[in-house]
Amino acid sequence: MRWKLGMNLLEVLRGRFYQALLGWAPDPLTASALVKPATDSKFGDYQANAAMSLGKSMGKPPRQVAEELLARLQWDDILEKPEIAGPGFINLKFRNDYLEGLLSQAANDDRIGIAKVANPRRIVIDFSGPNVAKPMHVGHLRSTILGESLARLHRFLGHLVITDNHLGDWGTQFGILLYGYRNKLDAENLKKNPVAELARLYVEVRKEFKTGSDEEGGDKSDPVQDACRLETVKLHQGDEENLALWNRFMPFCLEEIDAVYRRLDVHFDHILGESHYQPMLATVVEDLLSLGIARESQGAVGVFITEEGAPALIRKSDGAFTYTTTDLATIDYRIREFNPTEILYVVDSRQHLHFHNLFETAKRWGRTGTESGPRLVHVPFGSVLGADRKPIKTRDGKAVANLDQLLDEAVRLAGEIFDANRAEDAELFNRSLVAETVGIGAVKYADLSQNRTTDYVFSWEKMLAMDGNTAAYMQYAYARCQSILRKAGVSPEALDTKAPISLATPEERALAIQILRMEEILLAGASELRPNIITGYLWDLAKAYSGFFQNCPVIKAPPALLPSRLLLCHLVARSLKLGLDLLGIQVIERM
RNA sequence: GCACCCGUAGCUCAGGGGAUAGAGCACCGGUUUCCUAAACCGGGGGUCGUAGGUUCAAAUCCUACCGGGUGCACCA
Repeated sequence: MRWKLGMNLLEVLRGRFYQALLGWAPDPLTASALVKPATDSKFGDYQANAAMSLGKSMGKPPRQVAEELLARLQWDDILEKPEIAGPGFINLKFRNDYLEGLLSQAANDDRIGIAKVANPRRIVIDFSGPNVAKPMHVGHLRSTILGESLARLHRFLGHLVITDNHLGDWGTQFGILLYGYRNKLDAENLKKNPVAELARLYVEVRKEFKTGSDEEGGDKSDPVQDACRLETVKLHQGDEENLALWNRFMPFCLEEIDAVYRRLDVHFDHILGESHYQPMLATVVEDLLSLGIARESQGAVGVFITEEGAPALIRKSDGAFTYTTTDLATIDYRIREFNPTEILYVVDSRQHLHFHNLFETAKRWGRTGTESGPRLVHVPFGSVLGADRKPIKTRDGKAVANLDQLLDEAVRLAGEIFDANRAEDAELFNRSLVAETVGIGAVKYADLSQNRTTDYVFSWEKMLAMDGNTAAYMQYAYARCQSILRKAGVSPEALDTKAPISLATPEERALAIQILRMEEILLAGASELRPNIITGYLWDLAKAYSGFFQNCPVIKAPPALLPSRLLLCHLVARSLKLGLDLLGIQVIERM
């Protein structure tokens, strides 16, 4: 083979420019990093922007720098003749035979030509973290979906990923359950359907709270809330009966959240909730006190991140520990147990300050910031808003956005769309499978296609649309690829992957570039921790496929082009499927 | 009061040093003897919150201000 393995077009070009710059220009690495995707396809595939800045540092006109640089660049085996444009842009366009060779390699590679990273890291990802005994709602959705996607992405790239669900299984919400058990229990129902009965108890008790929004904090003169708090305190103090109830209820609580995870196709390596760290908390506080990192103040113990600001409390004046204490113990435990290079916390951006304080304390504690300690990263995300631009959350004490109901609604709507569009030939399709896959996919994709850091407005209409950057559009593009292969009478196994690929039209060429960009995109998505980079890519890929679909007949292609076009369809299908899989979204063969 | 995030087309949002700033929706106009019309093509529409600064080059980086959101000891 003429070209070495290496499908990453961007890296190939940067490598070539690095060689050309070496020994000639200052800082070849920085300058070669100025090779970027073309801002407009009319300029070519990629562009090198180094000449402008080098012109300054080398004291020559940028266009002259560009010409001298091109004279040093080895290009003719992979590129058409590069062109200098404007103030000194170097426009780069790959040779078709080079792209065709790479596509052939991809077609015969079970990773579509995408390499594993050279230096795998050990990455703990902490996400989802719902409170047990309390119905999951949309607030948990983003963390769960984002975390799962980041885990899949890093794993695919070859990193060792350890996912850990830091359950809230020791907090006030359990006190609510204990109070409910003592005052509102339907014993018969508990026998028959414990999961549902516990869920019911939580909702029943919550109704009697005076405060509307959150169960914690707020009104101190609320008798029911006080009683629940008391149950929690008893549990924490080791009350035998409450502890026994905790042990008895936990499996049912876990079963309830597990049902949601099964439906969302979300998986964890570990589920180590707050309760797991209880035995370690006293030691953490003593340790920090004796090291002078924490000190007593107003009866509590806190770490003063700044002298003026509020401290991060690690023990309250009543002796109870806080979530900062638990999180510190968790960091310590994860370092000992998993020895990670980094720990990612996929948590609401509103907790930014908490993580800032937590990471700073861990650093003072000597757990990070040294050569061996892990990098601690808060991966923040914005809130999910309703049509009124206010966060969707419990209102009037009622959960308006229960997660399971939300998924049901998505599936129901996807089914309606199916019925509207498949009235005539519905029997050819598996309606319930299509509705479930499209509905769940829509919810996930809507979340992931948004830039993580911004709030986003939840909209059924937008997420289930067939036009635009949605899951359904990608799933549909996939189904159409598969449909063509079926109609051509070739099963994926029978496909001749060795057949030469030829890029006969501009549409095929544009599609080829998109297929071959995937590794570059996945690496960018991983390094920025942003799945929306992947959804943006899938949208570009699907649009390129659409252009191909319009202009390049496959089944009725000239015989010389048929095998090549079938392979392109197959490559697109595999790329879409892989991309969606890394987002935690499934495909269907017919929709 | 302090801190963090955000302000880009009518709406929802991409883009976060490089060429005339993009997409979807909405609006206007077109396309089907053709592999799923759940499709495609074209058009109008933007002082990128404001003002300075850095740079060969700023929506992008820095500073100030304006507007919005969020968080700031005993909830997690």
